[in-house]
Amino acid sequence: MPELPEVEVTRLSFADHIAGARILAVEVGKPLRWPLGCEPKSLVGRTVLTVTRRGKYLLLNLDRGLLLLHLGMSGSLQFSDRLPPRGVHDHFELETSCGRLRLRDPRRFGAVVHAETLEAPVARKLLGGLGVEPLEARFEPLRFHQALRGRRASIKQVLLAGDAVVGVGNIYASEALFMAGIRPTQRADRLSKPRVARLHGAIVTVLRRAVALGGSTLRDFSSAEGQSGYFQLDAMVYGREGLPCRVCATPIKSIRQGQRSTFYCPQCQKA
DNA sequence: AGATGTCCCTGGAAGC
DNA sequence: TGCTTCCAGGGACATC
Repeated sequence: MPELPEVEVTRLSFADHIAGARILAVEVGKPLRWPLGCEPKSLVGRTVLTVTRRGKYLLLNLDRGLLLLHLGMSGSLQFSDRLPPRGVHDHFELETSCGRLRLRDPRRFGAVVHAETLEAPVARKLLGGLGVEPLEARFEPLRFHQALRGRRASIKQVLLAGDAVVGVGNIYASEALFMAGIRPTQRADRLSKPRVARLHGAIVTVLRRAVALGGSTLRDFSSAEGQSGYFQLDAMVYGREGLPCRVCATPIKSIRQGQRSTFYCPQCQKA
């Protein structure tokens, strides 16, 4: 279940290696979430210039057009010049002059989508509504507070919606709210500026820490099945229902918000 | 326009 | 042991 840190670490694991590579062949397995949007063969001969990221999307910027990759919740990428034969869960593969890029995604929530430019309708549809990048300078407490104005939904759900800030998934949302001492059910527009500032700091800290952890295990990461979990993230609340809070020992609570599980400490996150 | 619910998919865990 | 059921998740889409 890759969130922003996992996607970023994935990007770092192969971006430099694939830059400048020529696409020699394209292989597709079962359909993913959305159609590729072009004839696979039409990608042959193009060159991968750079790999960038927007939210949880990876962008393979080609000399003509681009590929938008999303890992869904069970997707992982491998890039190597020697990969074993494709398995049943390997649904997209680029053979390039520098190695093979393979997307494995058992649950097929992921996607590979071709767009001619960032302004193409399909790219605008997927990327257009995304909020600010949390690890860039434009993510800033006051602006974050403004983005929450008029949002009557719970802060947890607004975080997940991805239009105020991108990349915070279900796990890191719970973790960041715990770090900020904010109850996940609190209405987003009821949070004071200082509390939004705390949340802002918590989001940045949680995501940066996860990227650093992932970066430190990069060697394992690129060769593994991608199932190494959240970089052995030491969760403070996520998945710890009933277990004692690591700060105050109060049992962690689990609730559901918008069909998603949320974890929090009723003592450390009072409002 | 914002909020909420539904759906896609399948491996693994839990229940019988 | 072998079946069925439930759950996890991101995000587009439909509906209110």
